[in-house]
Amino acid sequence: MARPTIADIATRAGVSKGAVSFALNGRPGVSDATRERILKIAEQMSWRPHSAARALGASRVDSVGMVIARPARTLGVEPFFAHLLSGVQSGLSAESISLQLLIVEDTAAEIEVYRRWTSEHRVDGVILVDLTVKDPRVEELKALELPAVVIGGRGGKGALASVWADDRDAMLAIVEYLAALGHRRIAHVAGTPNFQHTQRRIRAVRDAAPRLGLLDAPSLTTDFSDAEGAAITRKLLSQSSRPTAIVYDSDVMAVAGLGVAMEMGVSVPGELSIVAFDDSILTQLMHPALTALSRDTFDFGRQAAEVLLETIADPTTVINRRTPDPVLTVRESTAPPA
Amino acid sequence: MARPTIADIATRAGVSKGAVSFALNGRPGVSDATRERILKIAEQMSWRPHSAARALGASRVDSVGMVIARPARTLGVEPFFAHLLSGVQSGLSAESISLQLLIVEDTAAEIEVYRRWTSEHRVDGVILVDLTVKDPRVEELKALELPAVVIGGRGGKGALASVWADDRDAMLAIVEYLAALGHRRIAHVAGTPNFQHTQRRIRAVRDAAPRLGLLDAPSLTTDFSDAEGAAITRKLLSQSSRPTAIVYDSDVMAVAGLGVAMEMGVSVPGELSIVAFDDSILTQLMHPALTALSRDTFDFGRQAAEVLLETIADPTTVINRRTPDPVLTVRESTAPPA
DNA sequence: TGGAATTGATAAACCGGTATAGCTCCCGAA
DNA sequence: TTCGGGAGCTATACCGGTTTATCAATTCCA
Repeated sequence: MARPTIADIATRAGVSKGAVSFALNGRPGVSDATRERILKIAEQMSWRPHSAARALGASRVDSVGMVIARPARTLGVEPFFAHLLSGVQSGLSAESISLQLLIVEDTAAEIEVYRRWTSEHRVDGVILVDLTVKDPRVEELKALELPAVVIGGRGGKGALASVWADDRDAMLAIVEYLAALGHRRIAHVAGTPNFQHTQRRIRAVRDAAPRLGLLDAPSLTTDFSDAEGAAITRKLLSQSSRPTAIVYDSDVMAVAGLGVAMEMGVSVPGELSIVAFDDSILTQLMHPALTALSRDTFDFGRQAAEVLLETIADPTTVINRRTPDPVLTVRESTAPPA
Repeated sequence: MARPTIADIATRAGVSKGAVSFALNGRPGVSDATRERILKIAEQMSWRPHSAARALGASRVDSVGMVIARPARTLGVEPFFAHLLSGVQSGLSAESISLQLLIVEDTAAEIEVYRRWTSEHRVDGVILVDLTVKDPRVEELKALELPAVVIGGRGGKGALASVWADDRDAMLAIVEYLAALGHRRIAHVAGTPNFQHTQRRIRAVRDAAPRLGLLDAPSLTTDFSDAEGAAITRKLLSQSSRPTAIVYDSDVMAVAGLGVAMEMGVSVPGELSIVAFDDSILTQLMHPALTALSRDTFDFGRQAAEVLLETIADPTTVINRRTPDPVLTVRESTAPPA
């Protein structure tokens, strides 16, 4: 018999459907002997629950969603997402919950997806990335009453659950390291200004500057693309008093920046030190290999999955879990200034 | 009222549940006037079908799956998958079918996922990538009777539906281009030997060699990683009669190879020409920018989605759709030999 | 004009689970 | 001896759709 149902098992075991359901879900209502017998029969017939049937009855679908609103062009190179995804999956697979992934162009489309998912009951909860300051998604999700966890941004005022690392401390670590090497002119090529983590990193640089005696510490925002990263670098290196070190908010921009430096005949790390605020193979493929901030992105994703499952189980308590601080991996692209 | 059901609509319209179902699915059984009225009411109440309920009744879940069996480490840098995914989604979204994505470690795990998906009725079909020669997945999927489409490998003997590009012609184009530039010693750094496309590319090089008067045209297999790409390059460039051109099966390996050349003081393209068999931002970030084979990966994914939907609708006819041939984008990394 | 075919709709079964009311037995306490 | 109560199980409603059998009203055609 193909794809046995709970009714088939009931017949074989000589009990009712209800008893089988109790036994298979480990809840009281049947004796240990009967439970044992039912489980064995289910095993023999290699029974597996029909996800739709279960979803209909129990009104949960054992599936969570994740929408990434970035143009696919910039997405591919970011190892960040691949690691994050793997981590999320590993966190979910323990409970055999499945993941729906969607890549869309912008936040409006993303919100549309949440609406659709909710009305069609396709997911039990969602994972949010790239939180902006006054992010419209937060309100929307609360209105939809869809459990959610934010990755990489503190939920703030008890809004949504979150899993976050301290971007501020990380940025301070980088700047302090560069200052200790002797750098006094440090530039910061930041990401999209409305991302919360971008804001926090910019503030960290600004706050640290006077304490470390930096002469100049501008933060310049970009769209995270290699093109803008390159353009800003070109501008910075053309100034009369150019920076002796540049911190990039992503590995892709750092690589683009390195390219510009080479193009302009600025030696790295001799005349310019480069640090990437994110690690990946990319930074190691370069010559010189880039000094970068290493975060355990896989674990990040795993924890996000855990927190989401807890939030789905109990939507009233909002969890804000902090992950271990990232560490700076020093490679060949940083040295004392000339 | 939150989340109206088909019964609510029926009450409001003063008809039966069945009539509403007919109207909403555009099938005969109701008059045009009634249909109109029901549709308007459904619209007003912003009704959306409950996916689980529909799945249970119609025994299709409007969801397809895709499993990628590669270590996450190498995945992230490959823009290939991001584009492919976006394409697949765009092909599915037209029918508002959702996509389940899973990244696993190996093929055994992948097959396990297919079994689970089938027994739990979680997907209507799947998309396969990285087909190997005698791929165990093909047999398994046929046994499970799970509709599937293979990306990038001809299904062969009427096994599974497929969407493919001609890797042979593409490789020939590259080799002919290099030969025309005057190269006679061309090396090929290939991918995993058991992938079908790797085999086809290797054969293409071997077949073309005598015709183009190549002195030497070895194909060396790797695991697609930057590390092996670099190692092989190092070996090739250390030989007494080293190649004047190298073709890499992936952009990541090409970048790694370029790094090795620079490290060893071999100028590109002066002493060595480099071609990547896959295009992405990566190749453009480099200095010199890499000549690469550009494929419309997005469209590839879109077509795969289309073919899969057709296969699900009618599992008896096996579609083998050929996509447009890729084109060679010449950049700065290729030139006549010294 | 009468019987057959067609149209438009309804009621009810069904998909495969979960949840719950209720029934039977058995045990222990009053 | 009776009654309360819990353990163990059954029967059944239910989730929100789809599908089929059925039926009344109309149209068609001989």
